[in-house]
Amino acid sequence: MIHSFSNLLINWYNNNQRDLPWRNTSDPYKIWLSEIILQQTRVNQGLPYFNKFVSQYPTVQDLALAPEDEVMRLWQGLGYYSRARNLHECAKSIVKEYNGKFPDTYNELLKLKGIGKYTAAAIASFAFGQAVPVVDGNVFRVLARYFDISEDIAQPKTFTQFFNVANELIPQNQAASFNQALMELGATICTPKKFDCGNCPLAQDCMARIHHKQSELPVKKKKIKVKNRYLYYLIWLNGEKLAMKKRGPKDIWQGLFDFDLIESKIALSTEEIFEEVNKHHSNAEVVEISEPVKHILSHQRLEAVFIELKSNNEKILNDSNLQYYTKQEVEELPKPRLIENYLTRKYF
DNA sequence: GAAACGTGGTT
DNA sequence: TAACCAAGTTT
Repeated sequence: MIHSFSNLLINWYNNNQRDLPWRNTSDPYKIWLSEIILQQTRVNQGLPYFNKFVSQYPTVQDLALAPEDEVMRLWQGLGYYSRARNLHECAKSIVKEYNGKFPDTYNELLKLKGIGKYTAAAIASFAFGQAVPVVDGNVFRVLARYFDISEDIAQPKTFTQFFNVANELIPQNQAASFNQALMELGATICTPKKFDCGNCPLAQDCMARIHHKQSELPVKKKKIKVKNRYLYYLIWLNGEKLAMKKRGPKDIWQGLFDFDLIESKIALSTEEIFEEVNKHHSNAEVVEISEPVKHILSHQRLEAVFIELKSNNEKILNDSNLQYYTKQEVEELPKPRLIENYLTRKYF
């Protein structure tokens, strides 16, 4: 039965896999790059970024030598920016401590920044043929349904259970195909909502299909709490130059550039915004206030208001947190999507 | 071990 | 349309 699971799956994969650029190589650098980009990210969203990175940095040495802001800028718009910082740090570590060659085992790969259990298994199996199972959202779903496993996949300890199940199934000599096949099935056939059991190679013995429980599996109990934040951006214009500020650690958009801002836990009226601005910058002259812009993220609902001000104010001009850039320079800065969208409409 | 981290697509 | 999900990792 287990034999049949893997054979049916791999056979299906051989005939139905999508043609993706990182599947046409055994270069661990490109495989690693694709895996980092694809963390929590759909293929269609990640594909253009993969091509940009390969084109800009053909080898891990090229990436390691790049300035961090350039790497962040290339990552701009993809989200989860710690991936970009870790990517860069990992590249430097590979060049410096591993003589430019990726380690070829699961346990060694795990030591690198930005590489966790999933990515280590992916690289070890895809690039080096090591028989370690990948466990990602797709694998959780396919296995939970096929074997009718109702453990809560939001619990970290459940990972081990699924890892062990996959480990029993993975063929020693076809680890790469097995891993990719399991994920491909989850991504294209055994999808969360509109699953396509009619075209599934594993439908025959799938417990969820037999008992009509596809919609109930996998079980995921954790609910994300959404926080509201109100951002009042102060846009200081000094002649043709624009003030930008690099965001610090321990918050959203770490290391990216946005405007000076006043943050509030509640929405402010126009009058309250004026008061708040005056409290912080008594000499400031408000030129224009934008309509609120809603920016929906997974954990936060952001409402941003853009306030243009005249900065004949010494304190502002000399504020060490703020740096003034020409519009040309601002274009080169890594910025969160929200700011990029605003600047594009307003200035570029 | 829970919470934080982005953005875009889907239902 | 609000909620869920996507080739997860870090703290």
